Amino acid sequence: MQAPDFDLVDFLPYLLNQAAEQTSIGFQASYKARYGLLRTEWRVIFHLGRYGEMTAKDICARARLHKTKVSRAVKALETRRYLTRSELPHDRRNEILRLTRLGQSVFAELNLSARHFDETVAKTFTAEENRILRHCLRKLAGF
Amino acid sequence: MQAPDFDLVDFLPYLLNQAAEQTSIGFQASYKARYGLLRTEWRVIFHLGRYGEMTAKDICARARLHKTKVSRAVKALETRRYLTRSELPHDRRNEILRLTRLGQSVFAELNLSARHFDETVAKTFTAEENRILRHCLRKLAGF
DNA sequence: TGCTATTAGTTAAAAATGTAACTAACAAGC
DNA sequence: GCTTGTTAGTTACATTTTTAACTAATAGCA
Repeated sequence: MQAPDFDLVDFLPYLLNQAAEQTSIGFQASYKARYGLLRTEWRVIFHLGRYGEMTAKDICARARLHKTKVSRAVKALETRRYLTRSELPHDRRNEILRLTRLGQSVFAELNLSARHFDETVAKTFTAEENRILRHCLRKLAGF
Repeated sequence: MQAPDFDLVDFLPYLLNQAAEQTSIGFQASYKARYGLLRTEWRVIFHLGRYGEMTAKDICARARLHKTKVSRAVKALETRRYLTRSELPHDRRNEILRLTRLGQSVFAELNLSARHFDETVAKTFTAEENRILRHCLRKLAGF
């Protein structure tokens, strides 16, 4: 018999992955069903809504997304009129992205439901657990 | 200005996702480069190696993978002769999967490096942090 | 100026994933 | 027996992701 006494449930990458997937299932369903948004699109909206206008490059760096993914998300969001692009006059390679009024309202709703979702999850843990959990996750995520 | 004072870094699904991704990057690279394995294939090997022979259905349930993903992973692993299938005589719909000698040796190596990886990560946290982190993650993952 | 290197972003082809329809084997009721 | 329903697994097609090649703009420097 193999006797490795190392259970998959104890393997941190696996555990993190399962926890991440299970946790986001409910929330993901909400923005997917409600707005037909992809995860990357959701993230772009969130970055622009929360942190203000920035370039695609900035979003790549902050959200750790590949530029092709962001490029496609931006295109889709522009088509839906959730954001606009405008060139920087002194460097026409850069495009400043900003949410439209419509995009902002979508963000506001998403933000609210994210907050609500987070609070609901947090309630299932003690204050101490919440503190340590988030501390560890930030460290693992490199934040 | 939008003033939602809800930082993305505080949003648990986002944080979990980033932590999961960052954490698995190094490990993932090792089995991908070394064996050319996909994540699902890795998981199938791990389940069979750690928990013994079972059907594809069992793997779906345990690893929370969709049956098409498992079906393709099994096919790929069979082609590489990491596992074999054998029909159950009384119900020919079921196929018992088991690792070959070769598959077992791959598992043994992966298991070892997973263990090593996990220990390295664990060392960056205190005993208490490790305990609580894993406790919370298990709860979130539904284990 | 003219040459090369770098940077922001897009596009195209290949690989992986998700969704749905499908086959084959079995089960239950009649 | 025969029908209907369910189950394990596969296949086909559409969507998404990844990887790599590409365009256009700028920077550095001889």
